Amino acid sequence: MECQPNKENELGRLFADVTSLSQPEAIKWLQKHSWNLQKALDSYFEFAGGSAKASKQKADVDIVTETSSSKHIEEMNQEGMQDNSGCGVEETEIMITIRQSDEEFAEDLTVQEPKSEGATPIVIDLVSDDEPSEIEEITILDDAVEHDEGQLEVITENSHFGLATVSASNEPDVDDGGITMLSWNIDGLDLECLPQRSRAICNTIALHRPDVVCFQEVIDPFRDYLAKHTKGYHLVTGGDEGYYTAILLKKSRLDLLSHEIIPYPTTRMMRNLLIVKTRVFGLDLCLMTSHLESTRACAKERQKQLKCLLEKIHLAPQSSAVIFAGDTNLRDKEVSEIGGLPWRMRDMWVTLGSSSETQYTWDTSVNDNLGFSTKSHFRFDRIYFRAALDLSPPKLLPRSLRLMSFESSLVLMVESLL
DNA sequence: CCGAATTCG
Repeated sequence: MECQPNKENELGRLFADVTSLSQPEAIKWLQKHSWNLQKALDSYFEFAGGSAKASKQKADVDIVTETSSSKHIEEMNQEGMQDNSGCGVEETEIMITIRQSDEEFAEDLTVQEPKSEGATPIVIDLVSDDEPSEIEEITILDDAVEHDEGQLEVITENSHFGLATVSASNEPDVDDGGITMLSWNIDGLDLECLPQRSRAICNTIALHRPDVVCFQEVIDPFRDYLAKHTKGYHLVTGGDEGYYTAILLKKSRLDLLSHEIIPYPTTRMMRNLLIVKTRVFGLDLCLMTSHLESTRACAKERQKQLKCLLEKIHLAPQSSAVIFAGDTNLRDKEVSEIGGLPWRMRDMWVTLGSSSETQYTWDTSVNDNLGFSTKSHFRFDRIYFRAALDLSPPKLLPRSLRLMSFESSLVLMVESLL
């Protein structure tokens, strides 16, 4: 349980990814802060959006860290911060069981909210070498183009997502008229360095400010941490036992109307479908996420689940556009075997050009987190879209998708138009 | 959470 081989290089790359600085600039910035990533990031973002290069004055972060003494999250919050050097994932019991690990995890994650401003805390301590997995982002704009009915092409899966680079903006909240959406399997079942990874995840959110985030493999401690550090978002979870999905909705842009959880009757992995109804730009938007049954051996069950979710998309109100984004674990063949996607349902990756650059969302040759020796890749993470049916032309349409990758992790993004 | 090998009923 160590997480710091090659630290400086990793930190440099990571810092460059998160900040958009070039590698050399990132290295310099880190050196200036004695390779303390937390301080360097804090200092960088403190002055980003104007003069990220300027000073270092406020390098004294108001962050946090773990107290091994506290017992409850609440208490810890009151106590404030401490230090969190290195990757002291202290320990281990984190490994026992998910439930038992809560307390230790909470301790590890204690973070002090920055002063007042309603701004978002950018608290980070990304020292881990195993990062989260995939992320997808969708942007929805408004500009109706494209098909007006008639062209109901049935999309049969076939290709793959591609890798793309994150164009991290230094001005997180840029509003280009669309909305962005991320899908991210955070691999919460792997507890190694989870505290650090959790910080990284929240930092990524703080940096990119997506309007919607769909998570898979969330466990209680992460949910709690997430809720604490994403104050500007509604958090809806797909369960509360074991591991589950969750959806974050930026309050300033989306109204949360309702949500429901659709069980998959025969899942053996506690999987289900989370549906959230929202209003955005005065339009109805139905968001869904799921983590379909894993492994090749469970193809049948996975196909059943896929049919279930496609049916749910199909049955969504006509007035509502629908976006499903999740970890489907699908192989293309499994989709074609059930007849491909139904009428008017689109696979974002296909719709947006089946870019080979953004081909695989799960790739053992790019992401070595799991330590697999054999190389293989799949387009596990997918985004489906169905425009509102009672509007012509459609108001919401896909704009772009990208797959981000940093360190050994992958991040995926997509966009839409409206 | 792959692929290939291994274990077990």
